[in-house]
Amino acid sequence: AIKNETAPAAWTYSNIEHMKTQLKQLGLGVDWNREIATCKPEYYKWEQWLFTELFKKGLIYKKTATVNWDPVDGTVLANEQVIDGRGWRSGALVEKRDIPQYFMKITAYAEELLTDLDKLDGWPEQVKTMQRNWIGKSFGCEVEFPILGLSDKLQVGNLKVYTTRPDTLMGATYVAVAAEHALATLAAHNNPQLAEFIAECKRGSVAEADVATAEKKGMDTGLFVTHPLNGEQLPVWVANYVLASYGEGAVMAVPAHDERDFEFANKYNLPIKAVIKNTGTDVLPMTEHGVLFNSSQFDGLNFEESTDAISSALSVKNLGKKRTQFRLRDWGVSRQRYWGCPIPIIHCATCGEVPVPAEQLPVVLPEDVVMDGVGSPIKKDPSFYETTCPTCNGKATRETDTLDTFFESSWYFARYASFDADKMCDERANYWLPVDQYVGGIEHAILHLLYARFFNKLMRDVGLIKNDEPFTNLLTQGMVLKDGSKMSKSKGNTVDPQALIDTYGADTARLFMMFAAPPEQSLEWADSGVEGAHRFLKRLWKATFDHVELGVTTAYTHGELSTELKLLRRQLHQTIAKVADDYGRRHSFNTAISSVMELMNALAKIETTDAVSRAIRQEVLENVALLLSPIVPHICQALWAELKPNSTILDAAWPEANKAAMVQDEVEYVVQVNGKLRGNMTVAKSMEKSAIEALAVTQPFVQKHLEGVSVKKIIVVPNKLVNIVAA
RNA sequence: GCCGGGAUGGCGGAAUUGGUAGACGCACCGGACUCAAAAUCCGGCGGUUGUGAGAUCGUGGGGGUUCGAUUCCCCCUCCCGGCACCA
Repeated sequence: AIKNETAPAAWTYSNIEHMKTQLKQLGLGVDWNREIATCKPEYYKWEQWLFTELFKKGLIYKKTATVNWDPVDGTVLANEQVIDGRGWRSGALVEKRDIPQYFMKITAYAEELLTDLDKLDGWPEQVKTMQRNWIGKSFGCEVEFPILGLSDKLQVGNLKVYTTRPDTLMGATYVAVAAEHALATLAAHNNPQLAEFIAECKRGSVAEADVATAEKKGMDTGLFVTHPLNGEQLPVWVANYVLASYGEGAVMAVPAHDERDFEFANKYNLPIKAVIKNTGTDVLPMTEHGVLFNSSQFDGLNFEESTDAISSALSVKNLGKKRTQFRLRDWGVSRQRYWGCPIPIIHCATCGEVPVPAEQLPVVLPEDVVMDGVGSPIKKDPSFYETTCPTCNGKATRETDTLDTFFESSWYFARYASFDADKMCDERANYWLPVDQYVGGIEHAILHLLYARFFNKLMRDVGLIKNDEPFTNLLTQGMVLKDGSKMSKSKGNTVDPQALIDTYGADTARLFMMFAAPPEQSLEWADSGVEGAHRFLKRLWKATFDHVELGVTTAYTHGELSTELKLLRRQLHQTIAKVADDYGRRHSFNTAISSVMELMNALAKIETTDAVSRAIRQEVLENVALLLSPIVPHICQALWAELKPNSTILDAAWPEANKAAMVQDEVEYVVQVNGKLRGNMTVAKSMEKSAIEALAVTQPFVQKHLEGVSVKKIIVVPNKLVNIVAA
């Protein structure tokens, strides 16, 4: 909006109009009565209502979290907008700020989000795997290390870590904490050098990819902890590879059996103690499971046994226990940007955080604003944020943060189902939901699809809908790439289909796109090939009109057929069967189209115009129009009206393959010698396996390759292939 | 780094359950039609070799299982998506 010198609302509405025009020009069948815009108060009113309900239930809470602050633009930046530590527009060095923000307790649903994946038979396995890994349920132990030498007055308690490898506990040689950890803060109190190191860590990126690939750095805190089982004193380090947001923000380091600890220990000359061996390699770091040694009373135990024994030993000392842990974190939904749904909270000096009462919703975002590029307009607008407390009627201020846009996209499908309801959604949602077929880019495999599943469960639990999961079947489209990377609004490398529609018409544009690649595969966008799609439609058009010009006829039903016509009719019905399977089961539109092209190529070779030939031609053309109608509807309707005057293709039934027409009395066998193709033979369908073997061996092209060798074995794959093994 | 995918002719892709690699289309080459061009129609089109029939190699690289591997297993390379504030 800043770049285009317009208000975000005007910009958004004009984009919606542009996109709608294109969708209409492509001839898509959309019920525009149900159109919604998530930036309109009629829509976001309901998610504000849900927010207040969840807030009251304790499923939304506030805590401080770190954001990227651009001191020049006076705004918070998304991770994507920080490039090499600098703001993408201003180029200013980005600072970190800890500010209070609202979080959704998605972790309260972690177990259900995980187990319900098993119900989603209509989802691709890869998406379910990604979600399982993201939720990341792991089984391990929490282990406590008493801290040495700190005054009891500080009351920091023990240093707690979480580990999935309790079997390696006896090999722990140091512990490491994240820069954000309380113990790091404490140790830095009288240690300026450490304080500077911690500050440096905090300046770094918060993105996990950056943390994981950064050079490992650390600093000794000078503090020691006691190993809970062997009583050894272990040094406490601050390390940049420890994630503050996972587990306890602290790890026990076992360099002998962990890659990252190993690298770190080598760099800082920390001791490395091997305690696990298996039958494979003993080169360190050895990260596989094995049998314990160097572990006193636990020697000789395997992974499961040692996990039980060590967790028991910890329990006895009250210094640890078994625990399951999720990688999933709560979802931070506060955004400090203007363009979004206002968070419906009022801050009152007396009553604290008060959710806006339902009768006062929606909290409307003013659309008539000037974007000066510095900060959010509503944060500077007293007419927006000055209000009275709904509880005590005293002076109060509105929350000026807005919601993450994922909030909007997490439930729109439920609103489509009851688009004009005077609540978030009504009984009609239960009629329509779950969505039969959801289609979306693979880039949404985790975040959007997990949030939508989460929202579905939240809406179920406030009594709005009944289903447990929002989407029965999921088709994940591959990315459309341009110049090697994802085509997207934020990259600004999108291609407008308008030029194709203008030059060739909607049907050619549709056929070309559907023919280019299967939908689940990523595709580098290129226009080459659009000519071919256009040519095919012209050929189809001409074939139909050439046929109709000779007079109206009816499709073949019975009567004697020449071999040529019989073969064509068999191909027709095989094509009908294949297209139905490609559309319905495989979502493989490109192969459906190519099989119709093959059929049309075969039809073009038939030149006879007697009554039976014309009846077969009529049958082929009618069916081709029907099969292609979902992809090129306009042309197919026009052709249908020629083939069957006074009728419309929308009233016609979807074709069914005729089994009798597909019967074959002869089959072609591929004949191989030692797996190498040597020729083909045509065999009566009824021929016995032994006769097929005998016939194959006598073929001249087989005999040639059997000179000087003898047949060891013959493999017959029914209706396909014979392989003669000879040596 | 971790998680999930992918790699097949000059190009997009096909081969659905381990069974003819390259369907269909693009581009290109040759021919027909034309004064000429466009359009259209016909034919060719993975590499090497051979006059030819054919032979042989070939699905990112290396190994393995199998009568038979683009397909299954192990190792590796490169590319794409995601990594919690792009959505």
